[in-house]
Amino acid sequence: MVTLRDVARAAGVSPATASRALGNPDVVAVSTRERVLRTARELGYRANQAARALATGNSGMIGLVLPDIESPFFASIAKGVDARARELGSAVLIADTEEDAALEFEIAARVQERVEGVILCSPRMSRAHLEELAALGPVVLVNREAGGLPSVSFDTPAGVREALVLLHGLGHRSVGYVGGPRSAWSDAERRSTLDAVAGLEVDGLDIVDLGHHRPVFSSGVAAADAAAASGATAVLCYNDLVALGVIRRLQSRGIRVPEDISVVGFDDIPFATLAAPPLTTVAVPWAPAGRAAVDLLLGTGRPQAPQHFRLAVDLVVRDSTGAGPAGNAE
Amino acid sequence: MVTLRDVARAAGVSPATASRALGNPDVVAVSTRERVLRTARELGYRANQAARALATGNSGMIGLVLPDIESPFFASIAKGVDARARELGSAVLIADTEEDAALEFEIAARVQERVEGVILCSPRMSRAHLEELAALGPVVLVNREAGGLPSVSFDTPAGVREALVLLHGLGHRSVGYVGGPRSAWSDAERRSTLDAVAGLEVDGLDIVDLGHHRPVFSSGVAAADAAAASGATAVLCYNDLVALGVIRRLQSRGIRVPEDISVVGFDDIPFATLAAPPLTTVAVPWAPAGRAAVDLLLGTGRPQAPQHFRLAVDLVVRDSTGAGPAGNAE
DNA sequence: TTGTAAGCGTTATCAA
DNA sequence: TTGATAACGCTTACAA
Repeated sequence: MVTLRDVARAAGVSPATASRALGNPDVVAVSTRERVLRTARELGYRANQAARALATGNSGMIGLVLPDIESPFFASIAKGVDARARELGSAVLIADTEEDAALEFEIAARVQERVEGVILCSPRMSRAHLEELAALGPVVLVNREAGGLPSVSFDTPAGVREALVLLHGLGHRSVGYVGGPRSAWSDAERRSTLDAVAGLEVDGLDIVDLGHHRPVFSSGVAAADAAAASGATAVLCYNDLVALGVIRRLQSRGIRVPEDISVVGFDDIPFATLAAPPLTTVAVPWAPAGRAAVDLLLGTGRPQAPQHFRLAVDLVVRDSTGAGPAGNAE
Repeated sequence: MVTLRDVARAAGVSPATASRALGNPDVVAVSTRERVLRTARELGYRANQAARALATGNSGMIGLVLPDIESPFFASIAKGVDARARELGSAVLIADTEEDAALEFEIAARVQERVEGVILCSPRMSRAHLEELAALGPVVLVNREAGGLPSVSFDTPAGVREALVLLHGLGHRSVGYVGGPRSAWSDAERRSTLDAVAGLEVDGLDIVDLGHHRPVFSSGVAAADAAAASGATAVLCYNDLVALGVIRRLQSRGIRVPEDISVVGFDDIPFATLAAPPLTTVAVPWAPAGRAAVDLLLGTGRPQAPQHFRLAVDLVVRDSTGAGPAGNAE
């Protein structure tokens, strides 16, 4: 392995100068700098990042901890994080917790040992663990808020509201909610918005609680029966995967979407538009959230930059929603 | 920050002993070990990984370079890599090249500086670059073979053969192939298998080349028209995304799948089963490939363990394939 | 502008 | 079984 000493020796300068030529180009005489750079290239020198990290005290890496890299939205967050990190010259250490709330803290703590800070996506861990983790090093939350920790979240209340207004406008008076996991912070947030909107902003809208479900396609399949039995003419789902499952089951029972029941999802995953019918859903800016999280973590702004981003969501109306019983269409 | 020295001092031992107690427990007196472990816990000691890496010469990290983390199959590979790496005590540094062949080498080289070795998924870079990278450190290829580099690939010829036999058996005599990118190694491999099988193993089967396409849904949409115009009664697609796009476009033109045209995909992404109709496709074991790649990289076997894995694929017959003109059904 | 030298926090060698 | 002590490769005062 060729070290900085080797380069320095070959270029006839001290290691210090060689180091400067490489990392602080303008504090070195032009001729020296070029000589060093050239010999470095000739020798195929590659800086030892461990040594650099030890000397400078920073690793040039950030951590990304997420429940499941195979989920489209986490993949999108990862995409955003990766892109922004590269722009800022950082590397990304990734860790998949396999949806395991217990493992999550351990894994994140281990990651924290190697990086400048950690981005936690939809963390399920307790608030206490979150704070313990924050004590180990910088932490940014995505899709969750907790205490004063920096976070990137989404204005899902606005999305829920928009969806409800859409459905109400279409003539629906009874809307089912297929909820997410009990442990999901965003599920709780959605529920309270649902109640608030139904109670205050929209007349005569009834919300039917269709329970908690794992956020996967098959849960939707199961929830569809409850939805059909509930008498609701529209269903709002915790996420697109569930919504797609609901549609699938409804259709296989001969219930038409949207003619008989309207379905609204959440997330706008890539396949939402490919479904039959294309899914009406609340689009969430996952990749931008990933970018924002990196900015928060690396404090790209001025010292007192904002510690929270709340990103706007966007209701995308496609074909899984149609007129309800009180509507005039059809 | 609490260092090993602090722990050692507090426990009344030398740093050397403290280090041993933590990393080499059975070479230290039981009483000492426990004392050290306890004080380490009390002080909240966390080993500095950069220092450890510098001293031992290994970082405990592996690199994972892939074209697009949002693609379901790369996400699955990542899942497998992550899981296996954790089992083996390694961390995973991830880098998304954004499908950019030019960037790919640069990114991989940068990653290589920080890790024990790099796993390259479906690399598009030249053979020369591949070798240059291998000179920088251990490399394992996934879904590509090149020279003597360790690799994990798939027996796609068998999959292509199976698909063709299925279609032929169903009565199809003219099968279109919607190809992948010109730069994709696996596309070339598929084409040659197609020709070989059509020429030698199956009677009277005509392969229609439907061109090269980017491996995305919208390419399928575009390719569908070519497929319909070609007179082929069945279409084999480079991957599921494309196949789904083909189906979508066919359907929107009033061409029924599989009644009018059968469609076969490749990969078996999660949504293949959710499509309407569910997609017949060649299932590829992405996650196991990720695990295998880690094993290859970390040389988990004996010194002369195999350097290549070729994983079996599996034709999954669903509802996007049906009887062709020479069949007796319908 | 350049060089000397002192760390950075661990591990590992060699004696004791 | 333990303790000095020397690396590991780089950065960064501090001097020159």
